[in-house]
Formats: sequence, C-alpha cells, structure tokens
Amino acid sequence: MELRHLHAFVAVAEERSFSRAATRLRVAQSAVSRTVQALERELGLPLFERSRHYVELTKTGHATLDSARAALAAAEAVRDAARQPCPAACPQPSTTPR
Amino acid sequence: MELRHLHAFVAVAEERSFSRAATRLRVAQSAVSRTVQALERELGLPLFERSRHYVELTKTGHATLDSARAALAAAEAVRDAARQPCPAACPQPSTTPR
DNA sequence: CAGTGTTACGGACGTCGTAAAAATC
DNA sequence: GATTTTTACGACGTCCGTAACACTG
Repeated sequence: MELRHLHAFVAVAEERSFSRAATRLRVAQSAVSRTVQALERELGLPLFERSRHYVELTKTGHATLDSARAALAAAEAVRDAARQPCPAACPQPSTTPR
Repeated sequence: MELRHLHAFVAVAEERSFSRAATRLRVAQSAVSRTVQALERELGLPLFERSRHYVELTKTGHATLDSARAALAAAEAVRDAARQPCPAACPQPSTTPR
C-alpha cells in the first residue's frame, strides 16, 4: 500500500468520479483507474461500485474511507513534525562534520 | 513522501544502524541509505547524525519519529478497516442515487 | 583491518500519458 | 451520441542489488 493509492481512493470517493478525481490530482483518468485497481487488488476487496456513469462506495469502501483520510493526515503530520523542533528541550547533537 | 520512506526511517532509528535496518527490512544497505536520504531531502532536514560507526537521531529525527510510527500504524489501520465492515450501521450503497 | 555508510553502474520493474474500445444514460 | 471507465502500448523514471570507495574505531 502506498500513500498514492490512498490519495487516489479518497479523491474518487469524494468526487464520486474517476475523471474529476483525475483532474483534481492532475493526472490522467487512466492513472487513477489503475491506482484504485491496484489498491483494491491489494486489499482483495472492491472499494467502488462502478457503473459506466456512476461511481459509488461499497460497504468496504465506506469502512475504509475514514482510515484512509487518517493515514494521509498522519503522513502530513510527519512533515509538520519535522519542521517544528521539540517544543521544550530536545538533545541537539552538535553538528559534527563528517 | 512514501510509506517506504517511513518504514526505512523507523527501522534505522530503532536499530541505530543502517545495516541492521537493512537486514530487518530484507533489502540491501544501500537501498536503506538512499531511501533515508530521499526522505531527508524531501523534508529538507537531516534525520540522522551519521558517524562511520554510529547512527544517532537528530533533534528533527526525534521530533519526527513518533509521527512516522503513527503514520505507519494508520496505514495498517486502513488494511484492517477494509477487512472489517462497519461495526454498527453503515449505509449500504445498493442504489443510492447521487 | 574490520565494519559501516555512501556512491556508481546496470538492469528490472512500475507508472505515466495517449489513444482506442466498451458500455451506459 | 456524449460521457465515463477500462485496457493496450510505448516511453520514461525510479528503485534495487552488486560492487567499489571512504572513513572511523
């Protein structure tokens, strides 16, 4: 599983459309389709109910959506945590040149 | 940022060694080195203080480690969430027109 | 000199975008 | 008939492992 998969999944779920999700993600529709397929294949369960003109979350998809958002948020938190040094006192190893 | 980066980062932090982390992750040492480098480059901050024989977390590394673990756990949670349908009541999208 | 991390190189795998096809409304 | 998703294909990029290198203790 990769963050890219989750991004695609959430985008499709929110847009209820592969093409709109692709626009939002700035990639081709086919890329979104393949990425979601890969995630479904990895989970072994379908996440979307596809008809030609409608996309809908399956039961599994609903159950997964919140966790996916949480995981993406957690990844963002990593970025933020790196930017902000420890609030109080953190042992700073003096910059030793290699 | 990718989950692979975080896995490598956490492994090195816990093992305090690139080579041991590589063994745990079942990849070559060079792969771990490059992966951590990529993460540091993306964050724009060093995560480890490297001497030839010792690896130590920088201040930034310390601040980041917990978030990284949390993100990995969140990714695992996605997998679990997919397996378990909604605990109570979940709207089953049999035919919910948009 | 033994052990560790980094860099170079070559190959393999994956992903992308374009384009064509299938199917629904 | 228009729109949307999926699949095929070719090209590009990325990542890996091996191996050589640099350096520390």
